[in-house]
Amino acid sequence: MRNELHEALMDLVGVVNRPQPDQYLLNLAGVSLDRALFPLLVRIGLRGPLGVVDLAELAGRDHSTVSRQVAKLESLGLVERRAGATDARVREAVVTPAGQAMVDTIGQARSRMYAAVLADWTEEDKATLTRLLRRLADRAKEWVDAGDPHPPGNKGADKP
Amino acid sequence: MRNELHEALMDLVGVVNRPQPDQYLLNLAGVSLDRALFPLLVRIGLRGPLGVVDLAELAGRDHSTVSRQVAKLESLGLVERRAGATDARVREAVVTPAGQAMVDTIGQARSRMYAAVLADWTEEDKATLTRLLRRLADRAKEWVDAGDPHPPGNKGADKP
DNA sequence: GCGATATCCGTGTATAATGCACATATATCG
DNA sequence: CGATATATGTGCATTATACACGGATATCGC
Repeated sequence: MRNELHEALMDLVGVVNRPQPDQYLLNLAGVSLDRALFPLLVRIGLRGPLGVVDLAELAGRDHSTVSRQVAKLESLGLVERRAGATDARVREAVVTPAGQAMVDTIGQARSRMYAAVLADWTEEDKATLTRLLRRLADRAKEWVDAGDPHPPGNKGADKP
Repeated sequence: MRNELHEALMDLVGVVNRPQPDQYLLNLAGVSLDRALFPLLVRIGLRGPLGVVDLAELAGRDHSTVSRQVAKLESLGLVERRAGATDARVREAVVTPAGQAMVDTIGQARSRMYAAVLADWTEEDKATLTRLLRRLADRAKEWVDAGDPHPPGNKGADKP
């Protein structure tokens, strides 16, 4: 039943979206960081240099929102801005050493969290879940991107 | 590598959290509903009568926020409030026929969306993903609940 | 090379969402 | 009955978010 897949996914998203996991990781890592800035810092650290628009795309927020939040991260000394190598329009964001250290610390805390949650899983199940989840994420992203090709003047759907 | 699981999960959550899927479903279902109200209505329709606190727990929001949003849903005629059967403090929210119709319509639209995304999957892979995702969601929820025991009442276990 | 168009970014502005503190009503326990 | 806990709702301030606009740069067609 496809409904079961959806319900499981919604339950999981619901848990992941709660403030507790983030807060727990931040506490465990011993750092203090605004919860809204948290996913942006991690993504910048993980996906290398990123422009505001790309980052907004990954985070699912408006670029203006991301622009302000990246500015906050910069003022905290966690990321730096620099001109793009091939495109002077983009101001790439990269993590500073301090930011990288925080990303690493959070990553270690996260590993412990995953280890606790998946303690009684077989290696095979973990590998299978990883594979299928990766595929689902890719397919879902393709689907969303296909449904929202870049129509310059028309961004959302028309709904009379 | 556990990091791959985390990355896949974050990518998937990122896509699911975008406005496009919700908006697509609403358009496909031909209904207009505030994006913030959408998950609440669906959960009320799915999980039967729910009080504000329980609903807030499921949605991961403050109870005051949920209280206001449920009031909106009520003013739209999509849910009704009624006294709890065994506890007069709770004012359970249940979907009205109109609300149920909307939930059903959205459910059908969602089925079509999943069918499109999973078009080239084998039945076995879909079943496996459903099973593992369900298990992960349950484990993650247990973990979160354990980490946030109700301090006075002491419902869950202690999780330092 | 040059203009037209598109993209990237940041800011001004308004709106919505959210959380906290507090108040009220009900339940539960001793 | 009194004391404590829980469910709900509201006043209030803060924050997040989106939309609209302008400036800077890139790219394309000629």
